[in-house]
Amino acid sequence: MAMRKTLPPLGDLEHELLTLLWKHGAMTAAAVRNALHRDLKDATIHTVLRRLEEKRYVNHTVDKGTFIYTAKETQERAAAKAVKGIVDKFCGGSLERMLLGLVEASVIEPKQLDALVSKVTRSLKAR
Amino acid sequence: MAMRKTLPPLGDLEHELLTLLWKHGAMTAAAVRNALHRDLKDATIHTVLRRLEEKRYVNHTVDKGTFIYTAKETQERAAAKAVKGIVDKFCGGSLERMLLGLVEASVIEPKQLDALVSKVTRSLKAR
DNA sequence: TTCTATATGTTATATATTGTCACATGTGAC
DNA sequence: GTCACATGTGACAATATATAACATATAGAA
Repeated sequence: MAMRKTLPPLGDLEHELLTLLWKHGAMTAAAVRNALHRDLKDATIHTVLRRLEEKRYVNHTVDKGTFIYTAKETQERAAAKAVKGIVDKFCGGSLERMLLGLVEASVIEPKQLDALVSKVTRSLKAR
Repeated sequence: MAMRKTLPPLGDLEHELLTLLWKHGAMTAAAVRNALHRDLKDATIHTVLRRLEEKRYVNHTVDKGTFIYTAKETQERAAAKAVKGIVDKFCGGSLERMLLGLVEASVIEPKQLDALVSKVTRSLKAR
């Protein structure tokens, strides 16, 4: 089964609301509005949530006429898909080249990378 | 010394021209036009190259009044910066979570990831 | 059932980005 | 100076995004 095609990019506000959903789990539109510092109109919240749903980042269920929104994927998986998009676009699909780039661009030290991967594989084995 | 802020996103045409520069190395605008299958006007090429320069993906030098464009960074480093942007945005800056996501989303198998990193660190040691 | 508070749907506006180019301007070689 | 070619600028349409006014649906109260 092939992986779904790359998720569309997000605007800043879209990303902000999605992050809230990741942090709090399922939320109503009202809860989203309250969780924001900024004072946005309900209509704005709804439009953005609807777009997030169109872009397939978010699902909703209905409870007594009120929508409850949920992020469809974990933040990590969404990140992974975004990274995959970059790797395909910039590195001809080669993860190796991307990792090399991470070290070359000093995003991470080789030693740290090594340690990180050990940790990741260990935590995966412990499933 | 802090890393420069994230590079701005690229449109499709912008990405196409930049990829040419990565593939061929330094090129004039005319060379870029010739390397394209599509038939774009000179003005289009120039506008896009200028925007790539504004976005700091590209540099130019002048030779007898003719601009010679060069990608400022390797493809791998540009990819790394883009990935870093994603990690900051989606994973709170944690590369670990991103790697975990790559495995969870089946972008790569744990075993492969391990092998990849060995390879990368080895090829880095051989500098 | 009717009313009302609240929720969602639709449509609109302003702004930014991108692809595209016509046209103006600069300049090296002769 | 003129020709051939290179670059600079401004414009336009298409799309994406943030934002919200206005319209409609509906769960419960009365």
